[in-house]
Amino acid sequence: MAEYNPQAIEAKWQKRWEDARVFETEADSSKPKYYVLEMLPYPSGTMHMGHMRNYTIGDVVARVKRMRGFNVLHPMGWDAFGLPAENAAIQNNTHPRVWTNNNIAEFQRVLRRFGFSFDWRREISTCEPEYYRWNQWFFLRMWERGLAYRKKSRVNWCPKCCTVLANEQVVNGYCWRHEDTLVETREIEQWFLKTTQYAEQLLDDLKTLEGGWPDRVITMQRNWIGKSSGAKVRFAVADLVDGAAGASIEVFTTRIDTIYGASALILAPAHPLVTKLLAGSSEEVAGRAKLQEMRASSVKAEELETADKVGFFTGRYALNPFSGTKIPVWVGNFVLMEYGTGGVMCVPAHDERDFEFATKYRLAIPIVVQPKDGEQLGAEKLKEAYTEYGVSVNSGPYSGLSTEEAMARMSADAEAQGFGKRETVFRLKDWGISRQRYWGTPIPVIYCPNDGIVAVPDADLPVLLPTNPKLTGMGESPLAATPEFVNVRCPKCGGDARRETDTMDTFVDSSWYFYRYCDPHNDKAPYDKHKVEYWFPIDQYIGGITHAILHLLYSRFWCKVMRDLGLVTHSEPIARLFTQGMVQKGGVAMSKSRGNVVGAEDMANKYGADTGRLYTLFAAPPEKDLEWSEESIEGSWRFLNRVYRLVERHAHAVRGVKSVSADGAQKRTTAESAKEKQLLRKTHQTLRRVTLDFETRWHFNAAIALIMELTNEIHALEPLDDGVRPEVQKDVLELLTLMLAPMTPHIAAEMWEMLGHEEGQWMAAWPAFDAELARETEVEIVVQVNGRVRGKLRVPAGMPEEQIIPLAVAEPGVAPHIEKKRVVKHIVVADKLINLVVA
RNA sequence: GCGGCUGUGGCGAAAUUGGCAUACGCGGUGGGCUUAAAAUCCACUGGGGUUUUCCCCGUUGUCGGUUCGAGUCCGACCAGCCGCACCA
Repeated sequence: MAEYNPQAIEAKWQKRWEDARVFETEADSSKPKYYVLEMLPYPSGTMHMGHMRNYTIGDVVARVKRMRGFNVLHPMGWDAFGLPAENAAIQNNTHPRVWTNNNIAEFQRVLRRFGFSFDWRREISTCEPEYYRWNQWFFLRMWERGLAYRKKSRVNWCPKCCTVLANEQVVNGYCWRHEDTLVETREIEQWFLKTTQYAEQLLDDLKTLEGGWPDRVITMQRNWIGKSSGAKVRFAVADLVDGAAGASIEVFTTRIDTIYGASALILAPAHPLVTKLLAGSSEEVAGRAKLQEMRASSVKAEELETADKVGFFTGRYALNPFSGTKIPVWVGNFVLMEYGTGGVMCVPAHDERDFEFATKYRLAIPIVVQPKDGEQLGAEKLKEAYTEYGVSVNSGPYSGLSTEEAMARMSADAEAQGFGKRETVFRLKDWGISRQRYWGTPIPVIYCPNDGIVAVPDADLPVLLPTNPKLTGMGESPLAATPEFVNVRCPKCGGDARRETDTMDTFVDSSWYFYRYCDPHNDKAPYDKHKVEYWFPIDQYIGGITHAILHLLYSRFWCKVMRDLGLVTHSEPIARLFTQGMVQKGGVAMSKSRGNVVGAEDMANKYGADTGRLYTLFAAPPEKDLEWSEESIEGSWRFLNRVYRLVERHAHAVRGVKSVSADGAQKRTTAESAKEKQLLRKTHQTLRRVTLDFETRWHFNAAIALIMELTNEIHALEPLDDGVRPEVQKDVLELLTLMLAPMTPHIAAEMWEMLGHEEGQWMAAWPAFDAELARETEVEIVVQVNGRVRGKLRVPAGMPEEQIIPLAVAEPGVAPHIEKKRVVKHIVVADKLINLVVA
């Protein structure tokens, strides 16, 4: 008897699949399509079981769908541009391309060893000009439409990355790549994509994703976009002496109804008006000093959270446009320049922050909203702000109105009188994409002294990265130090000009890569529209929760831009999203720096890919974090050995026998002996539940447990030759093999062959379960008295209620609990349970 | 502070719809096979009792509610994890 030898089996079948081109697909409108995709990896470090879990889940889905008759697109590629490659290249004195391509080769080898059913012809690598030229092409289309623009702005700067970061890449004030490095702010001229233009759509369309995307991700995106509706109101500055007539301060508020309660205006320290207001005011000297102090103080996020509110009076007053009341203008550290207008009205009685500020600086706290019912607020007993809706008071002509009405009327009046307007403000900002580094897509523009910013003509794309940059990891973009790249003729006037030397954020690469898989070698366009129309949207996307905002928000934005460019007809690229849990060791995610990595290749060497795949599926449900255990994995290994031995034991006897149900034939096996009946019943019951777990519930761990149970049952019925005909043996073993095939494809293919099949297992369809064979003829009925189990009955299935009750009452365990009492009622769940209610 | 998720044996976990809680696996204990070990096979593995193909009790973070019946539904609380966080 040959032992289960995963290395030999896995190599054998991987070669067969490749030779037979089993996983290669083309658009084919005669078949239903299914696009399943795992997030593309960044080729760095070693592939560990965390990666493998992601691809295993996707591969199970791909294989099940294929067995179900779908035309399945399941591609793989590389997120190959990026800072770590550049840094590693500097460190190892090599070129980022060399470093990256070595990693890709390594990653690819490991992925192939796990037998994932990718169509490798569609492989893409984002650092290749064939790919990134289309980043440039998209950028130019956005530029033409004003969706890409350049401006000087305060940006996040990571001193370790030596580059600008997007807001999404700043985590609690720290760099997302360097958890110990505080992000600084700098004033830099850079390129932005107008994500804000799509803010409303990005928010609205989240509704269409409900059900298909995890609620968590939808909520996170909704919060990130952060819509609030309110009004902008202009306050005139009362006494600005420098003659700037009409000088005014604009604030944003969501509670215009409380404006009569404003006791100050508060500006952000960075507000441009602050210095103007201070000039010549009574508070000029003290104010300047405080402002300097405030602007210099730490931007560290956790300090900001706990920091006290501090502020100072500017010496100026503003006029409430509704009441004409004169109120002081302050500067406050808690007011954000980046949100709204950079200025707020301070309504202490009805806003917690304002209350805190006003209490500290002894500003007035006028009450202008009273609760609709219940205790009325009085000035002397106000201990905290009342932020609920209610009824306006002390609000001039608006007194007596409900909050809702007051808001509507007051914003309408403000609009009519020209000092305000209704406005919606978003937390989402435009996406800054300039990076001052080498290893990324060059931004395809040229700066000409005569013509200004000039787009590189499409015909000149791609703008290639120079091959021999001086990489220092410091200062401005390495491209700037490469004269043959920088110096260029202006496409318009032909004069001397300079190229843009920044490169694009790598999230640009991953914002549309899944479209390229549909047509990866097209050199005329990013892709053929017809192919994309066939495959899209992605039916199932699988990846980590870490990308809940960044990648998934940018991708949605990109899709909408593409739609408006007429390149796609849908508005959302991803119909269903699944976020799998992390693989951890010692309670933390695997990472090289922590040294707790379980290498995928080591795994394949020790146990084989199938055991690795099975274990990651079995140890926890896919959405939950999985704690890796070297002990538990032995169980998966033992199980595959058991199954292998089981099939081998019977292979000889069943080889020549004709297959029945596994080949999809109409005629079913029928049970003759009791043993056959029991075996087939268990098998089809298992098949029914496994099918459900695979198709809709994604309870792979539960499915495996069921298959293990079936295996145990078959084992317990040995010797099968005694009482089970070979055709029934064959049927059962085939179904067992097919159920395992999506998860452990190599051993399944091998067993399929052992069972006498010439054609590969991948030709087989997912088997249908037979309800008749699965049906129980005899059932166990639980007898409860007042909800507590007091006995059990074995009766034929489908026995009517009136026959069961006498049996139940007569049960020895039941009798003592009902005697001397009256059975008030009985609840019967057919074939399952009977509950006698006594009083 | 706001929002979300999670809480079940020694451990990972299971339980369509409210219907036998702890399936499946790991670990552990005992046994068969072996000169021995590994592998493998068998039995047991919530507590207690016992006449051991038998009986009783407890139990899904805590407290309460709905229900004939709650791990599952509702309310409050506790703990842990994640996200957002002075967003006006």
